[in-house]
Amino acid sequence: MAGIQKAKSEETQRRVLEAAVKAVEKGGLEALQIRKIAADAGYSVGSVYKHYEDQDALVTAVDTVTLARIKAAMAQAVDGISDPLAQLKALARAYLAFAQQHRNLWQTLFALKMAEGAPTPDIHVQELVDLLGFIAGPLRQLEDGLDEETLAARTRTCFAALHGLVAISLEDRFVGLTEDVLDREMMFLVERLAGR
Amino acid sequence: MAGIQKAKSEETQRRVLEAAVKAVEKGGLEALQIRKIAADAGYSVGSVYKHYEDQDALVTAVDTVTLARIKAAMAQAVDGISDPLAQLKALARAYLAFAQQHRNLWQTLFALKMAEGAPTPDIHVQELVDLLGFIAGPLRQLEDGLDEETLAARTRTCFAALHGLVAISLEDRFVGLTEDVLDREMMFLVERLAGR
DNA sequence: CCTAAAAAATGAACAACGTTCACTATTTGA
DNA sequence: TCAAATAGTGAACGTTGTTCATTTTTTAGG
Repeated sequence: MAGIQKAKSEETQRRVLEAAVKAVEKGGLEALQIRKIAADAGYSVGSVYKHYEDQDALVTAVDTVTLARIKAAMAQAVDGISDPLAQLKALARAYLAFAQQHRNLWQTLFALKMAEGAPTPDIHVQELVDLLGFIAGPLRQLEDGLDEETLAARTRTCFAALHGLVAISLEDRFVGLTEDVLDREMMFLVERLAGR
Repeated sequence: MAGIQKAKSEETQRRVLEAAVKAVEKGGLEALQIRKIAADAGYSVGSVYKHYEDQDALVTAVDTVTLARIKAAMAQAVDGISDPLAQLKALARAYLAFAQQHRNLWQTLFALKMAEGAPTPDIHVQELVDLLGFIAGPLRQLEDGLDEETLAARTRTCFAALHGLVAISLEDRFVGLTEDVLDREMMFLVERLAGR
């Protein structure tokens, strides 16, 4: 046998990340404590630092998992739908549903706790580009004649508007809306943005 | 003399809050450290706890200041403007400008670090209602025939969409837009939401 | 198989943080 | 003048993230 070290290393990294994701899912960003995660994963604190430089690196890893899950949810949402407006509506509903069902993961992703000078990891940038791609597709069909640069900005605007609606909906500070009313407002937003 | 205690108490509370606001302005939420604030204000740590129950209470107090400043900026933005669409555009520009110029205060306000079960302070709720009022006014003129309940939901939707645009704009993760393009996108959003 | 180097894993120790509380200093009202 | 009430202090505690000397396990060559 000659791969035990690699196997051990990978398993440790995987189990630590698993414990971190579960911790965030259950208790939010505050629950991502090195000691607790090390214990849950079955290792000592030192082992965690062998695979993740610091706490922020672990948060980033959890965020990567979250982004992948959102991407999967988006892909599933548009699957089998051809009408562009219907695609946008499905994407909006899927985004809201993910945020509601994985509230802690979603909030941690947008918690912005990263150190000021820390650059966004390439994998995150790529995932975000992919996410925007889901929106850019139907938007290109709806608003033809738009140059690519404007389309990119418009795509970002649409995502941002939807993101804001979801973010405010998850806050307790604002008056809560019925699920029906929220869905109606979200559809209104999508239709207006789509120019319909 | 018979009011020294009250004066001292008020001055301490005021100076601690001042130090807290300045700390957040300079270094964000992470900079709101009790020891540092106590030292900056010229008191001991114990005195801080005489006026603010814990760190969260201080954050809440800072957020209250932030909300008041946003409210003032909004009021100034619509001052002298009668056209409803122009009012909405001015409000949007003012909201973005505030977030850009007081980035740390704004991000702290929406950091959502509050304890799960902690209720939103009444003063915050009132300020948020006032903020939404700025939007509800012109919206009522633009979309007449809307019942009050729908108008309230619509107002929240418009604010949320704008809020999302501003939030995404302040993130480094997303591709940055030129100030020109960003303003164009924001105006596009407002016009579409206003039904124009 | 044996053994020395490399890698994985440990957990005590450190620094920094929020928070508490016994204590001192000041102010109040009579 | 003095005792109660209030303002203010800072050492001490528990809990964090992080480091690193040490031990345990794995690898590869003779």
